[in-house]
Amino acid sequence: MATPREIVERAKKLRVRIEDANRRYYVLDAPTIDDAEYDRLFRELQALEASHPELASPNSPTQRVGAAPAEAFRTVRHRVPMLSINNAFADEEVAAFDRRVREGLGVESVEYACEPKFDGLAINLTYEDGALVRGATRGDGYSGEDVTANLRTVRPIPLRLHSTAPPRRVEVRGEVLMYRRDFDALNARQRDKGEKEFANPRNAAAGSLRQLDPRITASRPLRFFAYGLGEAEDLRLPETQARLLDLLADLGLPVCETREVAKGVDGMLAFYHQLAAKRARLPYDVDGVVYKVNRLDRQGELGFVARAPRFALAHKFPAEEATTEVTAIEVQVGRTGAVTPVARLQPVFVGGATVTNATLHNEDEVRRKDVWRGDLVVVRRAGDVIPEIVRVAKPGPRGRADAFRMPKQCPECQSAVVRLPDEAVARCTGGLYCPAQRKQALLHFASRRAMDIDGLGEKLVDQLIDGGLVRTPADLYKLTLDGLASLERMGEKSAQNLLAELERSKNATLPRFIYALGIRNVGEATARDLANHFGALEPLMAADEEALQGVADVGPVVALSIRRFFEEAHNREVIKALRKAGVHWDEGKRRATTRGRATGKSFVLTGTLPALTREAATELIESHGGRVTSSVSKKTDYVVAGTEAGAKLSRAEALGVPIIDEDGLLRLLNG
DNA sequence: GATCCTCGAGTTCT
DNA sequence: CTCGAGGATC
Repeated sequence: MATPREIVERAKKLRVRIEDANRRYYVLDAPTIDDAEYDRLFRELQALEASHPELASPNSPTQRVGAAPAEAFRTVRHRVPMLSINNAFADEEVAAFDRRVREGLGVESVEYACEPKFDGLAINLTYEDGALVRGATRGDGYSGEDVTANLRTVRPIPLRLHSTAPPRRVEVRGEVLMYRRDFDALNARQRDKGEKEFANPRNAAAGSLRQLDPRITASRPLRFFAYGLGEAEDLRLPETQARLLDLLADLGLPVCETREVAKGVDGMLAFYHQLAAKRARLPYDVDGVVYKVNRLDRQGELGFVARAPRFALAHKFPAEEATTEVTAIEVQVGRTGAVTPVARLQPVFVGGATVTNATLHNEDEVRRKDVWRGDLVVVRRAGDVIPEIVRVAKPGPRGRADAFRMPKQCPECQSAVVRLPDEAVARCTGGLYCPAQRKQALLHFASRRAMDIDGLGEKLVDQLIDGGLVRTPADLYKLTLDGLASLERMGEKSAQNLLAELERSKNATLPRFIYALGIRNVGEATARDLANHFGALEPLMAADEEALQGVADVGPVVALSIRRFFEEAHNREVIKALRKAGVHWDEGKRRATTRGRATGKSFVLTGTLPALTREAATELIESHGGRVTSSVSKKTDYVVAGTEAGAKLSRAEALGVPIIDEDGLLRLLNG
């Protein structure tokens, strides 16, 4: 019979051996014991802990099979924010980065640490006295979700740092991802079980980490690579990024060995092209490379712009392309009657999603790209989102019926389709007689930036219009519980929710209401200008073209659209009916043109701000007299950048537009 | 008349 | 996000 002390010792020894085996497998890539031996040790420890509950510890490797499910994830704040890195696509942008760095440091040449940019999920691991105490997702960069229980099941993540004198506290930044072969095997298992397959390794990793039941996470083959530090209390930092990665590896954290220190632009680009060539042979997905100024003291010297480090750059690979067949070229009718050709595609997996449609914009675009039905085409997701046909890879048989011809009649209402000279788009002339246009008009009316009626989606609008329950936006407010409940897929609960949303939407604002009307050429910005200028609906409706052109950014074309809209008796009736139904807003109060600190300044927002939503930030800026616009130009006074800032940030840098973060904005406005 | 800056509109998938 | 086009500016 073993003494208690011997049992404690044995458990300790087993834990060390098991974690050591993990480390050798995942970190050093040099397994020392086989699977059977590993299993034997593991089961012995499990048995020991089961018969001696006092031995249990959250940092025992046996916990890697997962604890009991949680109700929800807590939100945790990162002690040091997890920054996003500016993106570059072209070689010139890399050269510009190097130039800025050299100028910032006042040196001739700079060394950069180059690493792959993993296509996974960034996480933050907190170790205290060497023990893993917390793991969180990146979230918005300032706070994320506490997924500690799940991360404990990820075997490459050490539960204890491999060090005899671990730092008091350290935050380790890295990426959780799934190897492609593990992903394939997982999907095969999901298929066998009749469960949903994942679109790509990234989604699979994300889905696995967001399981409320850690036992499910434990069954998923997740990997981890460390690449940086957050807070580091009482840890002697090395001099360079490269040495920092060595240090992480010494601490028992897996570090990707595909890395290099390169000199200048040529060195960075060489690494980039090398990795691009190896990309398909890597076991995991990468979406580019990351360059960081190698010397940590120089990193500190360069500092940050709007929470994006000036010392790092992500150089992305070009969007992935795939080849597929055009099965048909159909047309869609939009809100303004625009008849848009759309290519229906043989579903193809590209850039992390299955693509089945791609817009061809207009007739000229179809000619320019010379796309016919039956052609094989190259497809990519522009900006990794919107599918786009790049070019024809191989023409199909191209029979006479395979050419695209703009229909002479609207497919929805048979009205004539007309293309005005000098215009790129062809339009259905059916106006609101056309059901497609009526549906789009209704969707626009209900959209978030207009009347914000949640729950009025495409399917429902189809039913309402096709069933003749609704013809104009005003009819929406006549809907009854019984009328709604008669529709498909609409229970009493959903019907009640929709009615409540409609009721709520009656409390509108003048700019939203004007925008919701869907006047041609009047978008959000113009609606706001009109509301501010006229202060109320009546004078706007009564205004002639000359008066309308007195509004900033309204010229002859927009003025004509507005006058024509309000001249239409039908439109006036709808407006009357809407007001009668109870739709209302504050009138007579032109926005007090406060001569705030931002008067005359134009701002562009990009990325996610820590505290303010986009709407709140816009409102705040406008209340101080500033303007918020959507694209960056030389005339932009400030770009306000948050995390995940995109192309607008790079453009601002290229144009030399001042970049500020949320704090900077608040300081500017409040003086 | 040319050029630049903005805005509007259409679009895809999870 | 991207294209097209309206409006302002020089």
